[in-house]
Amino acid sequence: MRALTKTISCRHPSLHLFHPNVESFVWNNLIRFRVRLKSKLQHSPLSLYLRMRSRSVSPDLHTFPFLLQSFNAHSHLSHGLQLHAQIFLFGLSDDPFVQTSLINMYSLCGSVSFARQLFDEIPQPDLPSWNTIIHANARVGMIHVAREIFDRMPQRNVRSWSCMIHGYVSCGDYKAALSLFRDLQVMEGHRIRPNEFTLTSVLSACARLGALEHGKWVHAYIDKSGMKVDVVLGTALIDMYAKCGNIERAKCIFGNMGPEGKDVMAWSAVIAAMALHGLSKECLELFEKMINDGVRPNAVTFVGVLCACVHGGLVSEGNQYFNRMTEEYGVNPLIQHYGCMVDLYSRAGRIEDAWDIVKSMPMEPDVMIWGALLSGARMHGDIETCEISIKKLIELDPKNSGAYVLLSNVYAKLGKWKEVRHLRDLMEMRGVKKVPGCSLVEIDGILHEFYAGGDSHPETENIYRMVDEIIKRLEKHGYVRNTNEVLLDLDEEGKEFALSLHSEKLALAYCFLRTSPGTTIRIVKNLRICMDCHVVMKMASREFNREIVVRDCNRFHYFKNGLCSCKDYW
DNA sequence: TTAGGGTTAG
Repeated sequence: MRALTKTISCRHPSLHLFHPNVESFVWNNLIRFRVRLKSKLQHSPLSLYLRMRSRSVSPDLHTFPFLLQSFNAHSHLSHGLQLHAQIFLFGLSDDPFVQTSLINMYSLCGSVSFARQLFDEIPQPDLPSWNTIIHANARVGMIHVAREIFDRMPQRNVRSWSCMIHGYVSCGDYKAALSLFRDLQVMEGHRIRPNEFTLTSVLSACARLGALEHGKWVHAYIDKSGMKVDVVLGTALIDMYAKCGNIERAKCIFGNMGPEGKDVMAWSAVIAAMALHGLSKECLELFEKMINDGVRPNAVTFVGVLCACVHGGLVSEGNQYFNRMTEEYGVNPLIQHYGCMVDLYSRAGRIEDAWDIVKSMPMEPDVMIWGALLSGARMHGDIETCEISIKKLIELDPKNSGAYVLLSNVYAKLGKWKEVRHLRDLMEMRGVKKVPGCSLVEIDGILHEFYAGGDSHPETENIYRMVDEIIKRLEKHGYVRNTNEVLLDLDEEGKEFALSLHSEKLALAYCFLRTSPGTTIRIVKNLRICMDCHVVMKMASREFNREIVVRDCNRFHYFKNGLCSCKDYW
């Protein structure tokens, strides 16, 4: 290296003045290419830096922004700290590029406090530093801190907005993400245009909320602005349409992506979409097509595939895919895959096989595993398995409301109201809060939320009147309330009343009040739809001649002409 | 030379 630079400087005397920079330039680029390469086979970026130092080449302003990119895991923190000391030593700590790289390094190494300390010490941080510290807080769930920083930024660019919107999405506050997107358009519409990064996060929020109208608007915006739909944006569109109930559109987007543009995530998204919609056979066909196209499946792909088998009741196929996953594709089963298998067997009544899966797992079964086993055991009347699962559930997480609800379900089904009451007291004593049932509908671009038994909606009175009307009309056609799943210790009349307050019934009533005849009704529910609401949706679809689409926490239900796409298997 | 986006059991 030294010989090379000497030769250069001899042949080009003008370069002689820059002699030290030529050497560091070469080393910087070696480090940069090594960071980009991400290969473990050659010298690490850090070892290249050490070699650079051992040859007495001084690092410059360009060295650390490259080098620091390679420190991106918690285990790298101590090396990162040592490099920070080097930065001081060489007097480079006032450079904005170096500062941003350091903030980012601390954030990726898991130390938000160091990142914040450093940021606070910068007299006038530049935009990348502001954006990096927002991202650092958002990625660890400190979304309020991120927002506080965002609000006091002297100026923002499209990355600042995208970063904050993405922060809301990643912490699960999807409504705040959409609200901030609206602010972007109102406050900065004339100056800042959302780009593919912004819209990917917005689509993700729409998907989670089931906000089809919002999602369609974003899609139209993408088309209108001539934005290129790359594989990431395409995958977000597939996911949005699928989670908002329009599987045909999701398939269409996927079909238009072109074979070279489909990576494993795009394939996994469309496979998960099929599973969510109960299109099990089509899902498995897609998986085979993916293999034929030469795309290697990953763990997420197999979650989708196994999920399709669960929803379709395809026990032997599920078993085959579970085996192929490891044997053919070298994917080690994660707890999610075991969860699918337990669910697959227990739903089908093969409780012994489900137990075999639980016993064979290399990791400790979690709440989901016991929940799936309990759910199947309950369905098929295996009381002993129910009891074991329940004990495990409470033992694992005494504050998990889901466990108590499942336990209440069992006791309620057995008519053990005393135990249900005891459980309720226990929940109160331990400060366990039951997740309230919540349904969401979108009418004319506005999201309406309904909580079980709630009265927060301005049209509550009309809604409850409409629920009564629906029930009365269905009763004329033989509808009888199914009170088996009501968890409260009430008399029959009380239980019937509790059922009529379920959030999806309130949402349905509101849609009948506020949408035109013939319009498809779309409801997104946070919990699993209960047996009674499922019957009501089926009958209402026929009686009122409406297609009703309900996304519950498991899958989609398409109610049409008195039937459901899940064939009552959910 | 510094900052950003997509798929995942119930």
